[in-house]
Amino acid sequence: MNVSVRTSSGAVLPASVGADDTRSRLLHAGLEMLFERGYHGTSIRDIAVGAGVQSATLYGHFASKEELLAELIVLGHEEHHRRLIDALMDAGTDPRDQLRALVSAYVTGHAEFAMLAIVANAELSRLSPEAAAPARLLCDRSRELLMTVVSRGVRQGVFVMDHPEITINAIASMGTSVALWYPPSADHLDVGVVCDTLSELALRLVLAPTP
Amino acid sequence: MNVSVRTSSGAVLPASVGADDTRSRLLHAGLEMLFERGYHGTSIRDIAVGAGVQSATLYGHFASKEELLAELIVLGHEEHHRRLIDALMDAGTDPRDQLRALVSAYVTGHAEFAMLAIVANAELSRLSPEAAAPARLLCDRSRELLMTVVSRGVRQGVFVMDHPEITINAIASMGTSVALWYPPSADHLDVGVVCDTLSELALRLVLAPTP
DNA sequence: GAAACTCGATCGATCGATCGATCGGAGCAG
DNA sequence: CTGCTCCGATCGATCGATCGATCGAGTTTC
Repeated sequence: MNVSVRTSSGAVLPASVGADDTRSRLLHAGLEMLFERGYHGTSIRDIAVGAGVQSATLYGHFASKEELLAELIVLGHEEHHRRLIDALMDAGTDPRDQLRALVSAYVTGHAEFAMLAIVANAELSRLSPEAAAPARLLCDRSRELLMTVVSRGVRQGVFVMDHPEITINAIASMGTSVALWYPPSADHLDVGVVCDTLSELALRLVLAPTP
Repeated sequence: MNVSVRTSSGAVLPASVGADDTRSRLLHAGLEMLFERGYHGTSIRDIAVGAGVQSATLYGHFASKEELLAELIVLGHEEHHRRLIDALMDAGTDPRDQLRALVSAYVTGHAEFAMLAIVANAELSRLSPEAAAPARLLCDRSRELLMTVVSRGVRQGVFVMDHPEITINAIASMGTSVALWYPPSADHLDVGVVCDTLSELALRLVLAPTP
């Protein structure tokens, strides 16, 4: 499991970002600014100051302000998708265990990278269609994973749903919302407890009633 | 000389906004622009053009760009809170019926005013603390309504939960997410069906297992 | 005619982006 | 080792465009 890179600011990025070079500091500063003030509310000068460089230096690492945001968003969706895959690899063959694994991956990912998750979802619409395409693809892939697990459970008769699409949306929203409410109350709630609780709640939504 | 320029608007506001005067058109145009480009990405000139007036005219109806956004956000949270109250009034005394009523109010409100709901939630953090205070108050009140219904159900032994806060967050996120996914697929899914489905899903999260 | 409303023009500030100049370390020649 | 070149990274300065906001004059309404 990857170790996350933490800066003094609370802006946490996946380890794939790498060392504490200028590019990494620009991404961290950019994430923090984009989280606090949004895309159009953040100037490249703000980001540069946060990274301890001049604004012109940014263009030595990114073609444009939009490309920096696109890079952050793809990072977020990549990390999320990777965690879902990893979770399924260790989950065995029981649809119940697979759903628990997916929800736990949602929770841990959105708790650990709350800032990144919020920015990746909220600011995706600020990108041009071309710049947003890679992230949208990853987003669809992640959703398909959830859909696949649920459909398989239904086919095996373990899960029963009137409207699978609605139920999947409900489960996904439960998972993503962790990024919004967990961080402020992280001091009195363990991540593992949230994982177990939300996993059981998700199971209640899909499980066939026991006779 | 006023020409009624109806934008291709999916920008829907509560009836309390009133007639088709300049102020109303500014709010509608503002909502649409804020939804598409965000607060800092929307200029007062964009809003004015959308409303068919000059940018200076905006300041005859709002003290600042921020006040226009604050007005929209409060409108959204007021409408949401009012609908929750109304729903409870007609729900009787059974906690199950009350929870169904609340979830249905979430669904209908976030389906009918999807744009407003998204803007009201996403752009709230762009407001200064003073400007955001009224909306935050309404937000807390709405959450308290949900918490009150659930707590009452627990006290009566109808509901059982390990972690009420997590469960309430899950229910609320299920409801608010309707604004994100329902509109694009509105053509093949009735609002009433979504209400019934999500209400039953919410009940599964809190209902004590029947022996 | 008073009041409310809207307009065109314009303010200083800040935006994203670009430019040539400068810095510092790696590599090579002797 | 010294002296030199080279090159990517970074800097300070600056571009045209656009930002939120303001003003006085013109228009509409009653």
